[in-house]
Amino acid sequence: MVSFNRVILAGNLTRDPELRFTNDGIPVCSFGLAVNRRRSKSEEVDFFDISAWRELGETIANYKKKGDPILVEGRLQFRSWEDRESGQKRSKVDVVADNVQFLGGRGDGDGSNGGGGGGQRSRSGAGARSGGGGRDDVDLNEEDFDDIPF
Amino acid sequence: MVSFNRVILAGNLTRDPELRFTNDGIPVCSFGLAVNRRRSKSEEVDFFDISAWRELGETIANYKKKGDPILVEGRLQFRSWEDRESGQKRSKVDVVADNVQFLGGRGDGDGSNGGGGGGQRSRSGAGARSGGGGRDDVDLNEEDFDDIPF
Amino acid sequence: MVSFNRVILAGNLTRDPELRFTNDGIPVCSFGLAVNRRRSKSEEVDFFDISAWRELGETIANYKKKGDPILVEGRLQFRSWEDRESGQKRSKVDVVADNVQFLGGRGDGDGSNGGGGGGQRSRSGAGARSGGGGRDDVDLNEEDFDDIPF
Amino acid sequence: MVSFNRVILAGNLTRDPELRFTNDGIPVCSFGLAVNRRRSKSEEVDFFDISAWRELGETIANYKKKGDPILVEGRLQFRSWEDRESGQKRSKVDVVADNVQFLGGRGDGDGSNGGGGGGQRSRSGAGARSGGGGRDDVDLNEEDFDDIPF
DNA sequence: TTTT
DNA sequence: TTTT
Repeated sequence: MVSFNRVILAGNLTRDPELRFTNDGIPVCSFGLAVNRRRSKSEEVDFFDISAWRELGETIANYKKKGDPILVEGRLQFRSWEDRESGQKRSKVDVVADNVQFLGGRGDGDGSNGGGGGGQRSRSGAGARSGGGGRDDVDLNEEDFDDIPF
Repeated sequence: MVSFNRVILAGNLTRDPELRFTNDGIPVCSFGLAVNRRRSKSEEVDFFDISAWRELGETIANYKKKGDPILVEGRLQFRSWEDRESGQKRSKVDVVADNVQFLGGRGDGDGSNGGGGGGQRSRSGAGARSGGGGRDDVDLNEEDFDDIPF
Repeated sequence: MVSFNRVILAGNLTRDPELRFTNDGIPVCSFGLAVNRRRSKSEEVDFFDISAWRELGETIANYKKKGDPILVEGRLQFRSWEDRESGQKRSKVDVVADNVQFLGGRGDGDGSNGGGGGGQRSRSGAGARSGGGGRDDVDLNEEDFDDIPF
Repeated sequence: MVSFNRVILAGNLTRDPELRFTNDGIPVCSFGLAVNRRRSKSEEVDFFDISAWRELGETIANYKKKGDPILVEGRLQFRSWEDRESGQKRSKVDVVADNVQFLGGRGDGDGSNGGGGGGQRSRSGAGARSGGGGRDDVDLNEEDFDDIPF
């Protein structure tokens, strides 16, 4: 069975990142990303929902805010559910980040991202480094947490 | 303004590709793509809607059918509208292909993809090669055709 | 500091994969990949050297052979050294795989890849799942093994 | 025949871009790109040679200089030749850009990239737009110009 | 629900 | 050193 799923986006946060935790205490960060189209005529922006887990999510929540430019590498995720009110089937495509690059931004020197400027965190990196007894080395997939509020 | 938007997916067609034409006669092909997750526990497949324009779309419509494996390179597209019945705002994320690779498939030799097997078409390639007077050298963007039925 | 490095290639193995081990027993698999150009006029093929570590490398070595089609996701790696004979500076760009998709191939049913056909292994996945006491959970980077023979 | 070839890199120019022209007057821009490794221990930077053709190349040559951050999307290219002195076979892997994003940089306000900051040019875009009689609508591939000095 |  |  052939399967491959890779997305790379760069744009600006449409809102401050929001950090939540699953029942098991796994951090998950959500934010919106606006990606401007080049050479577009009518609609000019694409809006996406991004989520980032664990250390990667925490780093984004700690350092990024509405308007900041960011590069996101991840995979497309499809989810479907039944609408409570109408009973209709609904679905949604969003992005699960597994690597992120903080882009330089406007050099507004507000201190929160001071000194070096950029920064980068990769989810797999986070996992790879956990040799201790933290929650990171539990063998979990995002799919275990479909009950989280999104 | 930083902006980047690139998606690469490989999976199988969930339905036969459908070829339609805009009012101006531009061909646009639509199909569904199922991408299996690796190492998933609960949900196991992601489903996406793909569209491909002009020559690229025609080639897919001519050679591919439900179940066929394909590699799609393109960009994520966001669209929003107001639901007629409920008046609610709705939105959707799908993929506009600009390059496609026909994957070898199951070697079932049904003739529709016989002889060579593979094949590949790129939308930009199609555009670049058009030196004649066909509709391909009109300077149009997909955005001009938001009125098409999808 | 902005940095991003992502490569995705699909083509055919130019030779049987070769599996070696570092002094510390880390497996590393090397193979050549031929990627045909589309719409080319003169030169028609690009040739690349790929390496894959640990479980991912072992899987490739176990299941793939010269001629097999494969999809490789990884990063570009630059290496430089001084040529022993001429004393000149030399360098090389190759690819370190961190995810691989076995493509269906020619359905020649030779048994070595029988039954299911495809298959997929990701290095990060391999690392993430290792909760035991194997060598996989040592915190190592490929950079530690620059002394390996390549 | 399965074939796919996509590279996405972000880093900084290692030298001012150099603009040359083929005998037929096609502009080609060359520059070096330094991409820092994350989490590396020994070697810390990967260096690549990039080339960009036509309008895309001209834009880079006009707006970018040594040190500037840039995002490059393109394809890997393999070239081989015989070394004149030693008679040995040599080869090289570099990147042909077909899309570029100017990253914000350090906001050093030197005027050459003033006002807006960013900018983006795509080679396929350039080709697609050429409806006139310029050299852009000649049907040429980079492969025609292997004689250029690189 | 939308960023520069 | 080169694959289909």
